[in-house]
Formats: sequence, structure tokens, C-alpha cells
Amino acid sequence: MAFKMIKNQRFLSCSEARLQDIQELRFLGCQKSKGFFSIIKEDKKTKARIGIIETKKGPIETPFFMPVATKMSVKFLTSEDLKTMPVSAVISNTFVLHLNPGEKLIKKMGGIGKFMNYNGINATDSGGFQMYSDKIYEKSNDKGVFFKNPSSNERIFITPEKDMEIQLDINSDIAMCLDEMPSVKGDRKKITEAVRKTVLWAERCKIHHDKLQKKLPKEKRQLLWGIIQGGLFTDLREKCAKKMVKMDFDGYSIGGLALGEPKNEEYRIVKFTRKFIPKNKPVYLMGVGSPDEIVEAVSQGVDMFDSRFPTQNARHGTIFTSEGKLRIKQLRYFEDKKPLDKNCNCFVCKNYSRSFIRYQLKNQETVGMRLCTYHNIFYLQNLMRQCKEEIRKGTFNSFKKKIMKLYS
RNA sequence: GCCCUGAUAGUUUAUCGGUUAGAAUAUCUCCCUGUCACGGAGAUGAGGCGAGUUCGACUCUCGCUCGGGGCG
Repeated sequence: MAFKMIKNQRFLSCSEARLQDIQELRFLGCQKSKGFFSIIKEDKKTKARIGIIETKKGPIETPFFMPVATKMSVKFLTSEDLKTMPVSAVISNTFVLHLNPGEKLIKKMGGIGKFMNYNGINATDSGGFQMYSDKIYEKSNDKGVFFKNPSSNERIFITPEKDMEIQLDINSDIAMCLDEMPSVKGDRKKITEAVRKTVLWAERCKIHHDKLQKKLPKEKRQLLWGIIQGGLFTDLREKCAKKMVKMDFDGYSIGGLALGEPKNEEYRIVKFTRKFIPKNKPVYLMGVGSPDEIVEAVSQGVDMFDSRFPTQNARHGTIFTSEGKLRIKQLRYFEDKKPLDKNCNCFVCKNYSRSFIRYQLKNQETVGMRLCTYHNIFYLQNLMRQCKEEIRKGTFNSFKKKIMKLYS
């Protein structure tokens, strides 16, 4: 059993054991709470909180970070790796999976969780973010989005309704509305238009999603998040947030940030937007994955994160450690026998030297990529564990300052 | 011993009688955020030594040193 594997890892501390309890519950399929989101601890100095989201697959403790598994795998890791860390949720991409292998196959294989043999929570992004990519995005209108399949040039039209159907076929536990993703650098006009479409589509997503799951008991339903856009304009963020909240989604995402704008702008918008989201709903800051941005957002009451940042950085040789960033490709690590991070308990740090990992990575060996990826994801999972521990102890604020300083 | 051939960043190499001597790789710094595995931006870094020809030589000539090949 997966939870036994976790039990055998000696490095779990007392407070981590509580996370473990929750995960055991999930692994055993025991659901207990009434509402699907409950807050179990609030920080006094900041807006940070610990909560539990009840999904159809079981409970998950917040705040948490989801590694990106676009094509149903976190690049270079197996589902078994994810279990050993443990990673309690991953996010995949609806549009990419629709292109290949197609939601029909995933459905036939028992849904995404079963197919990829992952017992954590599966989230899916709608594919709205792919509008950011010139390679596959063509154009959009009020009815939906035109994408093109980059491998075949086939033109594909995705409506909000279609997107919901795909995500239900994929059978993820948490789904996202189809949204329009404007460039942060976009002018006011473009972002106003993106907000308009995002709201329009969200409404249609919500209606269709409810309709498709009407016959299911609540605890077996896929959850749906509404996405708040608005770039760096507070009035647009406010308008979008209020409209989303009115539709009463299961959770709310803050999208369109961490894409090149200054960090203080990002923080400003998160803080501002957060005010319009009800306290009793989970909040997801999309695309954020750097340690400093995560702890800052947690202090603003954000509960969920995802990002390619830790995995992409790992492959490119930037390692997250308890002492800040480490660039493993540097010559200074040529004959360094030390682990990546002396304070880390991951299997990479227990078994491999910087020297070996550097050699592998510099030679583009996939083992190097794998070891770095495992470590960086483990680091972030551990960071989230620490966040919860510090919130429980009432010392989250000073912990946050420490991390912010380490990664500034 | 003789003949041929080569010598340019740490490494592999391009080019030229007047050049900011170009690149790859290595090195250093920075970047990466709802994924594009093996990535991006910038920086540092070079004509073996000594003569000669020439207004001017990394380039042509000679010698030396070192390397590669051939003949004895």
C-alpha cells in the first residue's frame, strides 16, 4: 500500500504525520467531512490557513503545490516517485490530452488517475493557457477557441461546453473553466476583452458542468474552479472576481500572473484579488512555483499552486535548497562529494553527490534530469509541509520572511 | 638524417597582406512560473618563439621549438 511506503520513511516529523493521516484516509477512500472545503487552522499574523478539500477521490490538505504533468506524467518521474515524496496532487492539460491520446482512451482506461496509476488528486487545466502559445493558438470568439494541432495542423474548435465534457471524460478531480489568457503586457483593451470572454465562458462552463453531473451525488462530482483574469488592472480584477463569485464555483483561480511582471506587482494583484473571494472557498494561484512567491501567496490566503518552474529549473540546472538556489552545472561542483542539499532527506540527497549529478546533467543524461527534478519537487513538497507546520505553530510569518530572503 | 605537413581562445576549429580575427564547446553571470525533455540571454577568453620581406605580417620567406605523416 502506498501509505505504508510513506510510513517507512523515517524523516516524517510529528506534524507531517498529520498530513500522513489525511493521506491515509484518502488512500483508504474514507471521506469524513461535510462541506467540501473546511478550514482547520488559521494563522494570526497573516491570512495563511490550513484547510481540507474533499474531492471525489478523497481529501487533500491545503496549501499544496501541484507539479505539472501535462501529458499525465511529471517529466522524468514515475507515479511511484510521486507517491514516495509524497506529492498529493498533480495537474494535467485538457487540451494537450484531447489532441493526444484523446479523452476517449483515457476514459476507456478508467480515467486519468487509474491510467497513470496515481493515487493522489488529479487536477486538469482547461487549455486556456495554451492561448499564450503562438504554435497552437489561432483565434477565439464568443463561442470558443480555435486551436491548431501542431503535429498535424488540424484545426480544432473548443467551446466551453466541449472543454467540460473533455475534462469529465478525463475524469480529473478538479477541473478548470475555459478562460482567455491575455499576455500580462497586453493593453487594457485586450485584457478587458479577455475578462469579458472569460466571464462569458465561465457561465457556460458552470451551467454545462452542473448539467452533466446532475445525476451524481455531490461527493462523486468533479469540482470546478472559476478563473479570475484582469492583468494588472485592479478594477478589471475586481469586476471579474465579483462575477465569478456570483456564479458560485467550488474554488477560484487567479490566473495570468507570474509571467514576467515585477514580483511586487504580482503580490499587489494577489492581495487585491483575494479580497473578493469568499474565505470559505479554496484559492488557486495559477502558474506560481518559485519558493518566495509561494510563501508570499500562502500568507495572503492562497491554498493551491502549480508550476513548471521547479521541474524546468531542475532540467536547466537550478536546484532549490535550504540555502537558496544552487547552480549545479558550475565547475565548482566538479569534485564536490556533498549532496545537493545537506538538509534534505530525499533519496537523491541521500545517495548522490553534486559531482555525479553535475556530470550527468552536463552530459544531457536523463538520469541527471531525473535526479534534479525529483529533488526540486521534493523540496517544494517539503516547503509546503513546513508552511503548514509553521502555521500550526504560529510562526509562519517569520518562516515566510526567511524563505523570501533566501530566494530574493 | 632527409622530405612533406601543421601550430589561431582551456579544447576543436574558420578567415584574411590592412578585419571589431568568426564559430562551436568549455568557463562565468543572469533568466525560466496554468511545460517546448536535452533551453534562452549576456560576458570573459586566441595568432608557439625569433628574424626577414613590406608603409603595414596571424597571413609571405627563413630559422628554432613542438606535433602529425612519409622515405631511409
